[in-house]
Amino acid sequence: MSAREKILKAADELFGEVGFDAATTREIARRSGVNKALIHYHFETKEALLSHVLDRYYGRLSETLNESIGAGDTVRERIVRMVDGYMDFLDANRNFSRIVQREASGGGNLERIRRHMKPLFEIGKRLLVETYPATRSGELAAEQLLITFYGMIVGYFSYDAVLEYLLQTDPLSPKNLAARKRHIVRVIDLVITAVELEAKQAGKAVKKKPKGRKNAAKR
Amino acid sequence: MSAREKILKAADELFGEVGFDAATTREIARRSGVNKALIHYHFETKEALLSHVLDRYYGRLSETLNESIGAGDTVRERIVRMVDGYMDFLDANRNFSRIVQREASGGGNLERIRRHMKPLFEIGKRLLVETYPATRSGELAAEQLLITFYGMIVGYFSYDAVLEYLLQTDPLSPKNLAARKRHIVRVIDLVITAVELEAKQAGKAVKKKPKGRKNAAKR
Amino acid sequence: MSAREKILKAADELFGEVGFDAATTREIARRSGVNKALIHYHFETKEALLSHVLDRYYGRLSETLNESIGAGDTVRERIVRMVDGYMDFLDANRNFSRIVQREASGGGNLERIRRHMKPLFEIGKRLLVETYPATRSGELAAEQLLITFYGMIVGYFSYDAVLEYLLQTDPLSPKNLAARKRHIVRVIDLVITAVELEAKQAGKAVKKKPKGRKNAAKR
Amino acid sequence: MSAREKILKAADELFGEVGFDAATTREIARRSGVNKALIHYHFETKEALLSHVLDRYYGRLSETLNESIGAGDTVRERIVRMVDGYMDFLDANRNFSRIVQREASGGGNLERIRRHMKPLFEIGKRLLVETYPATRSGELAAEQLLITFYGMIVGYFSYDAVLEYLLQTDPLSPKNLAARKRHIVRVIDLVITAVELEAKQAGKAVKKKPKGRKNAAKR
DNA sequence: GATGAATGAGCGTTCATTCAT
DNA sequence: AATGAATGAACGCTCATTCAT
Repeated sequence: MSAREKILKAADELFGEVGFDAATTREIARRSGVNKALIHYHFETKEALLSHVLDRYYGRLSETLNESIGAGDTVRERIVRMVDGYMDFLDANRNFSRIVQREASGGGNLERIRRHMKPLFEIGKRLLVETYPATRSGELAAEQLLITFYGMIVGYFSYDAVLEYLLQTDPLSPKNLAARKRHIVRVIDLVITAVELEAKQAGKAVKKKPKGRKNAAKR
Repeated sequence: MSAREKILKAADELFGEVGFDAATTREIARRSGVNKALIHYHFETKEALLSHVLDRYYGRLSETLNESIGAGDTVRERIVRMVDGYMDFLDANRNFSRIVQREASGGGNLERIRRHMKPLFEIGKRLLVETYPATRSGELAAEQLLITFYGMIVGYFSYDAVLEYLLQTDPLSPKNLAARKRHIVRVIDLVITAVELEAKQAGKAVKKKPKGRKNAAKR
Repeated sequence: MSAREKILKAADELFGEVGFDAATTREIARRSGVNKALIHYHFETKEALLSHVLDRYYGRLSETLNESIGAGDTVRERIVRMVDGYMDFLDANRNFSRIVQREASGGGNLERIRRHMKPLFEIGKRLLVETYPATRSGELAAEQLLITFYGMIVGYFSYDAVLEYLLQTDPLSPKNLAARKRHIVRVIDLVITAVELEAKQAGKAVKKKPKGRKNAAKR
Repeated sequence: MSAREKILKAADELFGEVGFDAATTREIARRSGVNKALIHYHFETKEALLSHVLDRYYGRLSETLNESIGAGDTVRERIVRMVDGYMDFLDANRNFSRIVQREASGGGNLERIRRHMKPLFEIGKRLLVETYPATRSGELAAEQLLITFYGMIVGYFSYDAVLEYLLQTDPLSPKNLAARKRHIVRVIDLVITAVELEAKQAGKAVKKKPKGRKNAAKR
């Protein structure tokens, strides 16, 4: 492995463990076994190093998700594949969600995260809206669904340290990860069923108002 | 306002804005208009200051949620009230979710967050399990549901800066917050409907509804 | 002596010895016997420390020169007193001319030096112009004279290290300083005589052209 | 232009602009368009690079001054030619006086400057002493005169940035340079007249003019 | 002759914290 | 309760220089 790659690897790990601010170039140098100055030779600043790490992650995530969305017969299956692919990616790159988790709250890399997320968000949105008319607006609007899906998936990884304590088991063990996947797919199925039902009712709507729905919305 | 309170307020804001590590005692002193050394007089260390901020938040959140869960006729209504109360709390204390977001990934305050979350998690879990037998395990197990609910709610606040860009509108505006609430409640309704349906199907299998459970949940 | 003053003294010396860029805060701390961080507590940056040193010097020089120019019966005497006062000042503050020497060539403190020199320059100029009409323009214009006087005086101090080698004696010994003073006063006398002569000839000029002068100008 | 020459040129410029200490090999490499390591291939150290620049300057200055001093009928004319040549040289090599200005105050190149200046100083001294007996000692001693001439000439160039502000015009414009030259020559004329007058008065005292001296000065 | 990679030393600066008052 | 002064440790970063190719 080249020194450059060793630096990237060490930085990725340290950023994930303690966060960007608490990570020091000295420790990155120590872990990667290179001279401290070499970090600044390969990456202008510590910020640039983080940017590099993030760009690499998002590049690979993008590939993964685009592959997932490409395959699959039905839309539901494609969505499930995306969930699957996303979770496998976060499983294989555990620092990623932690880094994003911290940087998304503000700071110099917020803009970078925004720009990386935008196309992924748009793809998901278009897929939902074009398939399920009921997600164009309302309680199950595509935007809301995507935020919910994202929260279900990413939250599980970025809160793993807390969950370990709450659940008294390793949330990232293969068994538990599989359970989480089944849960998420189940919730997504519930939602898809609901939006499909709405579509049907909207089709009949010339005859009948979707009365039951309205009551539910009232709480 | 006492110097002590001014320090807490400034620290809370700064921790929310830039995170614990990037926050400096100098800036906290500047914002609260007190001498830097006074911070250490009132709060032993910077860590202790964060602990104080967190404890205060969790104390108030606990109260809020306990009040929410207390009122309400049906369990569904009590859940909805909790969602409502939680979101209102995060809305009124916007630094809170950001601080937790960052600290939950690790660091010295992870333990603190774990301990604060545990009772809230247990209360929610008992409520679900005692009311809906189907949440005892399986795809819609109480733990999974709580993580999902938490992700739906908290993620929305802690990713507000990113969402602002993705949605091209302020996600924390009253209008958008109300829409988010409706979405979350709707998803919860879908889930409750599902677990109730499962219970009925299970009931048919053993011929009887688990009525006693419902009484137990009321406590 | 307060820590602040000890720092200023050490900084002054070191800046004079090796120049601003080669001077390190570590060495300043070492020489003044204070903690390195204390330098930044009392003086924001290393630059600010230099500015402080310079301001103090120019403040004292200003006083000195204003006192010198105030006393004295004739203008010639007042000029001589200024030369005297200036040289005594540079003798007593040997780092001063070296620091100015280096900073005047450019860098962040050029502006500061410019602003300090301006009023001194204007005072000298006014004194000359109002006393000797011949210095209003021409070969012995006040500006040229002041630059020459400045070069005669300050150059002697800032090149002392070189002069020591060229003259094979300490140029700043009391004896040599006195000799330099006599030389400078003598040259100034020659110049004053010349401008007084020009004034007289200009008075007669209605009758006769200053022919000899013109030849001299031709070289 | 060879890489070596490009490096020398860039170093010369940078040393003149920011001084030796603030100049970095990185910037020299950038400006000359060569690899940083190549600088150390051609010039052992950064110090050696400065030495090269200085040696080149002094070599050319020596030539210039020797040419100037060679031509001319009278000694006065030869002196004037030297002033002319010196100022033209400083005008054509503006970094030179700035570099010398900074290095003459101390540091590793002081010795080099001393050695370069020594012969020039001795030549000037001999010329004066052999021509004008009055410069052998006293208020108008040759050493004093040379320091004064040097200060008048070099100070004008090395303080150009300050003078620009004091005079509110570019001191190095052809017009202003010409004016400075006329001033300097005029002052030198005053001095020569004075030393000649002293010689005459001394001659009267011993009845005879020191004629043989003049021949000796021609060499 | 030329270069990308690498390094030890050291830079100015900032940190949370302590202390004397 | 409050503060100005002080400190040891560590920060990100840059330096001139070296080395292998």
